Amino acid sequence: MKLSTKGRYAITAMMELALRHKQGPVTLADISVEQSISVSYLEQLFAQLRKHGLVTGLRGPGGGYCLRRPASEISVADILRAVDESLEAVAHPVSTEAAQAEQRGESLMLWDQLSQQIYAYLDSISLAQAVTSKDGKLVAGALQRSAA
Amino acid sequence: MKLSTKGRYAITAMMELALRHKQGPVTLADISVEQSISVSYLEQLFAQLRKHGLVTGLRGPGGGYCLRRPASEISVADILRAVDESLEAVAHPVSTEAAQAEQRGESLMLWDQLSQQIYAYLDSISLAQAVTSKDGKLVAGALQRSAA
DNA sequence: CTATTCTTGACTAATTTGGTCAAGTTATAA
DNA sequence: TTATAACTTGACCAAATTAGTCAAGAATAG
Repeated sequence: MKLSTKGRYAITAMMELALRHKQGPVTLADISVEQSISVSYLEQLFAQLRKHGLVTGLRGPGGGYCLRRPASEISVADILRAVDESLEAVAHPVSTEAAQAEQRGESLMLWDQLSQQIYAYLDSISLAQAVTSKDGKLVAGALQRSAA
Repeated sequence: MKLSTKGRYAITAMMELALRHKQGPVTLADISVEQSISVSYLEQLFAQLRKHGLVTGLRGPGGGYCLRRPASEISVADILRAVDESLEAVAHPVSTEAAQAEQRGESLMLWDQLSQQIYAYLDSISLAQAVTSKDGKLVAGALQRSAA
């Protein structure tokens, strides 16, 4: 469990995609301007998002990125998992779940408990929800821009 | 909003305190062994936790750290705020909240929305809850150790 | 009462990790 | 074939983490 600036950037970028999906592919240059991050860094993030099947990339002029699934079917936790992936790739060849539980200090089980709670919560928030404010409207500035 | 390994260490360390508070002060050396972090780093963390009034230090033999408030009155978010404090200290002399909202790209407002949600959730989880599993018992290994 | 040991408290420096960016490469539409 | 924008790789910089030193308070042994 981890929620750093990297995760934040990924989430806000995905929010941007969710808001603009009507107007076709969104270019990284646009997001770069919007969030004042470098395109290079966005490329790194989207490489991982693409690898995890959250977005699709369209090359060439008029290209950009789109959500692969509808925004209501992508959770905030999905995005974090895609971007943070630190342990998935690393091979855990032999050790079983139980063996790991033994090895790791029991104090870490405390964290796992809590971590699971938080992740469950973040899994309950969809990208569609995140983009929508409490009273059901899109957030102010973003709405204006997407309607322009 | 930020939840990195630093925050995790602080939280698990506080959990340890919550579990052992019956046996009096907990020494940093103990926690260091338990979680395999350096004592030096723990000292840094606890310096901040103490500054924010979450723990009290008792010197001398038999000394250590205790929770200042009962575990049920300390939220997980409290701990994160204490340890992460990056912006509190930095002076925001003139700019009002509204002015900041103008300046920051509107896409960041999306994040703030979500960030508030997450923090609200973490504020709803007390240290006491975090240490207790769903069926109301203390977590396995930790319970055994605290009873030994 | 003095010495010794345990532990916080306040530093500083070294190291490792992760975040950030720059430049070059390939695919695709016009 | 030319411009656009996704891909790929490598390097740099800042923050997290470890390591270590020194002082001072507090209980205990002698």
